[in-house]
Amino acid sequence: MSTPRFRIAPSPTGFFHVGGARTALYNWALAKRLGGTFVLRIEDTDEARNRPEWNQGIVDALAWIGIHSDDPAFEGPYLQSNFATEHLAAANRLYAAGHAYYCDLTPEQIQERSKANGKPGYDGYSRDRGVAPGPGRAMRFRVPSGSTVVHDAVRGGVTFDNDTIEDFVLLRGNGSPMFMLANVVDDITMRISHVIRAEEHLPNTPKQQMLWNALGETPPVWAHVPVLVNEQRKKISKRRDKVALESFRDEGYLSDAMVNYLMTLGWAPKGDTEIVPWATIEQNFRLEDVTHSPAFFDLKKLAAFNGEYIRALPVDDFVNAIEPWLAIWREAHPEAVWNQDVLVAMAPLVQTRIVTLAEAPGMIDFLFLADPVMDEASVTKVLRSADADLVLVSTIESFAAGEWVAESIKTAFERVAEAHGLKLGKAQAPVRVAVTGRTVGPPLFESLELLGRDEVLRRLHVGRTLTGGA
RNA sequence: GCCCCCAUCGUCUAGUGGCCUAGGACACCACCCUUUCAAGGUGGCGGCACGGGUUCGAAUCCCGUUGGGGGUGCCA
Repeated sequence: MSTPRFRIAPSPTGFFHVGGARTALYNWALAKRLGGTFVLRIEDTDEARNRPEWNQGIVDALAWIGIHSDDPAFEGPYLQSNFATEHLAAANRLYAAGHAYYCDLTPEQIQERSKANGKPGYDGYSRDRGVAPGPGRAMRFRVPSGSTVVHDAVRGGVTFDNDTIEDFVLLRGNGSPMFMLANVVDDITMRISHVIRAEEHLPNTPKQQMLWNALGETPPVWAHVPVLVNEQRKKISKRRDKVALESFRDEGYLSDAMVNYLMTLGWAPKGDTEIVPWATIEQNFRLEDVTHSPAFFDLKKLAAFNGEYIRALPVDDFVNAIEPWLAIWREAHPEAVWNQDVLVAMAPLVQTRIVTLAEAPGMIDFLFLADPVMDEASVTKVLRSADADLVLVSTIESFAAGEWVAESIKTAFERVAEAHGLKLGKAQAPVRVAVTGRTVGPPLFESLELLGRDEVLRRLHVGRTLTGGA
């Protein structure tokens, strides 16, 4: 028995759909575990919608989720447009063998006939009219009578009555091949043994299986995995949902988190935890275990996975991981004075506080800016009061001398809080807002230490001007 | 309309006739911890769509109902 060959067949549309990513991962997991091959075939035959520069985007997107084109198991990318000769040859063989025929009806005429006889679709009008090939004439497949049973690895046997399947188009009037034909011919040409794809293709499968048979080939193992849906339980689509894999990458989702989450949509690892490394997934993923019903693509759960993965990162890795977003921030703030040591010191404190890497700059920007960005709501809430001013005054006094390390600063401030009859949590609010610009953020005293006594004092003075007290 | 698929907490799922008083995770709520916010800990809320069978026994098998979804292109 030869080694199994899997494939994904995306079309270049400018972005990589998360549903496609999950399908790719399913194929990849199996190809790797079974010692098989993963073929990437880009279906670029819809000339109107395809742009060649998008091909690289597909390769990059796959690489991001761990499917690298330099892996020995990876084959391709192939471009469907390069196989036009095969498509035509197969069509002609089908025609010569009597499995296909030409039809000279225009789409409008077909519609009229359909309306007239009350049945939707093409009625097989030209089946036995002996229409010769010619411009404007489409080649249609002669669907045999009987029924077609599709053996699906996740769903079992699915039976289709051939009477419900119309004689579908193989070649357009302009001679170009349709998806149904090209897809099958390419799978045959590439010796694909397993077709694992989204459930939306299930209705196409009997047609494709008939083509495999008519072409004298044994159909592959089919597997149709459930679609991904949104909150309204509709298939997620570019129009209404966030589906571009690239956008998640750019927002600071970790590849490992994304991959892990995607794999749990329609499948679950053994045991009580869903957070598992790829190696475990690769070892255990099986088509027979894939769920049969659509899965909600839950951004909240994805975020939870991402937070989980971010926290699991060694600090050094975390610092490296957020660097791209920090770089973007620095670019946008050329006036900021960057200090890598300060960042490294803060890193563990921000690591437990962000869910996407893109949030990192917003956590620590006050440490590098000449003045913190004052959040109006925070200022109004805690700074605009006489009490706040009193706390600030005492704090300035208290911070004027003494050892400048987080612990000592905290001890000093605790005395200030006590003097005002306030709990630490409440007392620190005005100080936090004056120094960081916000009511929430990383631990205060550590931040103060890093900022330095002089700068803290300066900001506290500035803060007083906002209380109305100074 | 027609064809096909599907049906366990709000969500993702475990469950393959007795181990189910249905397990975990996300979300939500409460409490603890606490320098804000997180993180972490503990606990809680919450489900086998419905109706018939089959069986000593059904979330698990069968039928029906209802409800969802997908497909119905000279798109892919």
